[in-house]
Amino acid sequence: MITVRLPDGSDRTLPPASTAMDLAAAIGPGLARAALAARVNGRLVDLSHVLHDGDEVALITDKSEEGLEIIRHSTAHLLAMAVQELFPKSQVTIGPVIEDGFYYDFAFERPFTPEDLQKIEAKMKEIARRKLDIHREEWDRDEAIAHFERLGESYKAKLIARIPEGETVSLYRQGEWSDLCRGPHVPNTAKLKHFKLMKVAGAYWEGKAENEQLQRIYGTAWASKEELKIYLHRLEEAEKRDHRKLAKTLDLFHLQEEAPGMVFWHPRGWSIWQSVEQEIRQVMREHGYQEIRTPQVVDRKLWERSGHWGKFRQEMFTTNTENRDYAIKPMNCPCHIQVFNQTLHSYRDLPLRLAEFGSCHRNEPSGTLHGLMRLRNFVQDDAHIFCTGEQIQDEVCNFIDLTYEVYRRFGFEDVIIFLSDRPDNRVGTDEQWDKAEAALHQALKSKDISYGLNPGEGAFYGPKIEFSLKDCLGRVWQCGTIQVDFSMPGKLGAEYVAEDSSRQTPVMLHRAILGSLERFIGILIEHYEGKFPFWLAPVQVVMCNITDAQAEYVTEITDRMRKAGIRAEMDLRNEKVGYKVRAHTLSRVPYILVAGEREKENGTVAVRSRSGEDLGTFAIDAWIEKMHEMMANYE
RNA sequence: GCCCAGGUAGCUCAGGGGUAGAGCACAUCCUUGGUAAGGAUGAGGUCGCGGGUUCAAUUCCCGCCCUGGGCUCCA
Repeated sequence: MITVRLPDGSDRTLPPASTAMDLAAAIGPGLARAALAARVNGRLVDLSHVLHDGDEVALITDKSEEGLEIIRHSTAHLLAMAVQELFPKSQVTIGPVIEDGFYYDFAFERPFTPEDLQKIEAKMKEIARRKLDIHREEWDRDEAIAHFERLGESYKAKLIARIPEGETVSLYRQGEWSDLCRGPHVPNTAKLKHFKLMKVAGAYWEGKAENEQLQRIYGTAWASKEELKIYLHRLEEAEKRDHRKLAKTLDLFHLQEEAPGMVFWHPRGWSIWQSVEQEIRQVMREHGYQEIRTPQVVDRKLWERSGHWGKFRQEMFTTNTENRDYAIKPMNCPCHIQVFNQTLHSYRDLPLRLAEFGSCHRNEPSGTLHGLMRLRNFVQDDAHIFCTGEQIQDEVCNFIDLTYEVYRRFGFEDVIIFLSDRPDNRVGTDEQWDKAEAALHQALKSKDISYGLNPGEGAFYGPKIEFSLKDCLGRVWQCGTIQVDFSMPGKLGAEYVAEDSSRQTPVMLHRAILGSLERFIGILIEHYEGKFPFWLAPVQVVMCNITDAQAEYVTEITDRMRKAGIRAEMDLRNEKVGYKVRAHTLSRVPYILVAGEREKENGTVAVRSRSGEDLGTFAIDAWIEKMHEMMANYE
């Protein structure tokens, strides 16, 4: 007999050669039905795994995250089997689990169509109903390669060829079909019930653009019908928050094909922009930055010196006049150094912080453009801090405080932070990198901030910290960044006079809080679903009359609100008040004021909130004061 | 840039080899109505752009542009 230990600390005795499935059955028939896999001594295994004396065993069901991942992984296999039954000429490659689902990449002579997807999904359901047992088989590596080559599965054979010689590899077989896989998998295809294929897309073999393109099929899979339904509903809800959709209904901005990747801002969208920009301008002022403005179009000579012409020529828009080549600036830093260089600086001037709402153009590949999130023309809340190596840490600390303060004010608490350190290709000495990386780590640690590490992902000129926010679909967008730069100040001749009157090259910190104002506004739109807080709302209040008799009164009060700095509009249309209330509620105006004869007589307004709440009647001065309070408190 | 799917009225969308339709929005008139749609009438379109096939193309074919979903990229 053998004894195994369960997660609750209890021991259970089983006959020799018992499997994880036997253990589940011994505990109870319900668990035997629910079990999908097991964790033995910390390692995930199939239910067919043979247990040994002293093993620590936990059974995995669809109630756990691991169980769900196994379901998704097995569903990916089910997808591959279905595709190969329908399209025998297709070849399998890889099929990993991703957030909320899985995908599988196939090589096939033609792309899959949406109709194929329907057929494939139906075939998957059919195979699941066959209740095929899923078996693990151990193969000799070389035999496995030969096996897949015989089957014409050259990609699989290549994958196995990467596994060191002499090792055994595992295959999972369900019915006639098998696939190379580490496992574990669910014991039977009948366990796979709640899935849906989502979309087809092209994807490169090994993720490299120079390799051939495969057909990727994305799917989602869940433990229950209910969870699948909730997921699909969540996607629908997310679609409603999509900033591109809201931009149309709320009349914020538009894009059109004559200016791909560049935004036409409408009055309401531009109002949000102004609020955001003024807020950042104020914060910059408070934190010792000086705002500047530099040219859009700059001679190629400067870009040659900065290195951009050599490295990023493809992404720069260029123009030519009178035999001179120019580039529209893709970034602001070379120009900022020009401003720095106009005076001879003392070490006493450092740190010197130059800020600009800098409009940048980058000729991004057409396929990457995406609403406000990825544009060819965008404005950065950019700044460059010229400082000494010793000042880096303090500056980074201050910047982190500043960033959090700004994000919180705009309503974001959930910030994702990564530190990227030295890449293989880099400038600067190891000593410089050691110091700079240490300064960044220290700064984050001193703020007690948890962060991830992207090893080797730093820029060639220095390490960086990146701050990201999530959009409504869970896509992560980098907003803030602070990057150390050992390279550009030297390249462009920035200098200061040190205490010992020697000439020194300053370190430059590139930094942005919002990143691109466009992208940040896109995230704001989705975050609030267009229901902006009062201080950001493009139209803060709309005042409606009930009959023509109050038109003059409404005009007068609206005028007073505007003079008091409120973004107020009025609606004197010949419509019933219910109609007007509905219209302005749908356009997300925070407060709707109604004036009938009663209000006109008393010099008051009846206030209704966007959420439909009746806030009662206010004397007009009291209401204006309340609005001022809300503005001051960023409500 | 690559793969797939789209592009019809201001918006959301239907249609389909014989020069187009709905709802909302808009305009005019009636109505002056107290918190999520009062009524009537009307105006609106080179069906993304350019070629081809055809007696005839918005519809079929080819190319291009843009948008969307992915891939790659993102200094």
